[in-house]
Amino acid sequence: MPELPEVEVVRRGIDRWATGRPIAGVDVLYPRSVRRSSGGAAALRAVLTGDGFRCASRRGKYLWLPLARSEGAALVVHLGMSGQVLMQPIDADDEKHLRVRIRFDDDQREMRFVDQRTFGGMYLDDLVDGVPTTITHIARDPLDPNFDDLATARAIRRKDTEIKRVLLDQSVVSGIGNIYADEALWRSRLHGRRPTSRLTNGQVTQLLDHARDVMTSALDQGGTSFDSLYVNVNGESGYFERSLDAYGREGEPCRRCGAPIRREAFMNRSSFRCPRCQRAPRP
DNA sequence: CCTCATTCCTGCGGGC
DNA sequence: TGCCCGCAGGAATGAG
Repeated sequence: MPELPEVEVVRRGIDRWATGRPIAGVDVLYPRSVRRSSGGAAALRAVLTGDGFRCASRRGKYLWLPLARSEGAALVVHLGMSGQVLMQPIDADDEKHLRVRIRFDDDQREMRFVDQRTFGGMYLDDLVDGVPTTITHIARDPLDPNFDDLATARAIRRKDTEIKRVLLDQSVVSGIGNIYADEALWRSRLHGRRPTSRLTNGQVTQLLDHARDVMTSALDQGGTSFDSLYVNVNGESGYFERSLDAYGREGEPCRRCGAPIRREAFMNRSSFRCPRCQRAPRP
């Protein structure tokens, strides 16, 4: 699943292959994928055609491509559960789940938005202070140079809920999904159901540090397997097979203490934790 | 204001 | 062999 590291890999790929190229046209093959764009496919096509992208930005799991000629406007891209942005040769067969195609004036690769489960999408938005209006409620992510560890830790402790819920709340700290939340909690030896209000600032800042570390490692590995020809956001990179300590390891030994990793239902999804290193809070 | 369950969507794999 | 069902989950939405 695309979380922050996967989205950042995509951002870099787009930056390298799509920035500065005049747009020849846009084909929306599946309107649902542009449902958040006002005016729909027609308006999207009208605005993008003849324009071009400036350097791509990212906050958490969102990325956006400011337009070169439409001052203050940007194309926002969210990958959802299964979205990919591919830079493909123009004569390559269409992918089964190709949703949007952006063609350029040259005959180099075109940009394709591919999304099986259609939770993702792309849409036009206005920038306010460089940030799309629809994502102003999204907090900075731990890889943002302006991310404030202490302020975020305090915001987390003010919440009246469990720690894993807050890690997944993009308005408090962004970029973390189910996988990296479990990884950060494992590294911190914290159970996801621990009440935030009973954690110390030290525990929470350390947890944020671990979230940053695990996402940085994932990004490094995603970066090495990422080869220049296309941007891939499939969570099944080498990173996922080798380096996860908790997520998806049900029944396998904890790499710290050997106890079998346990899987539990949480928030309509699965959580993975070590039953010995990450003790459940008293009820 | 705050928290939390529900909803969207489709391919895959297990069970029968 | 094939059908059904549960599961995967990011985030908008509305209920309470």
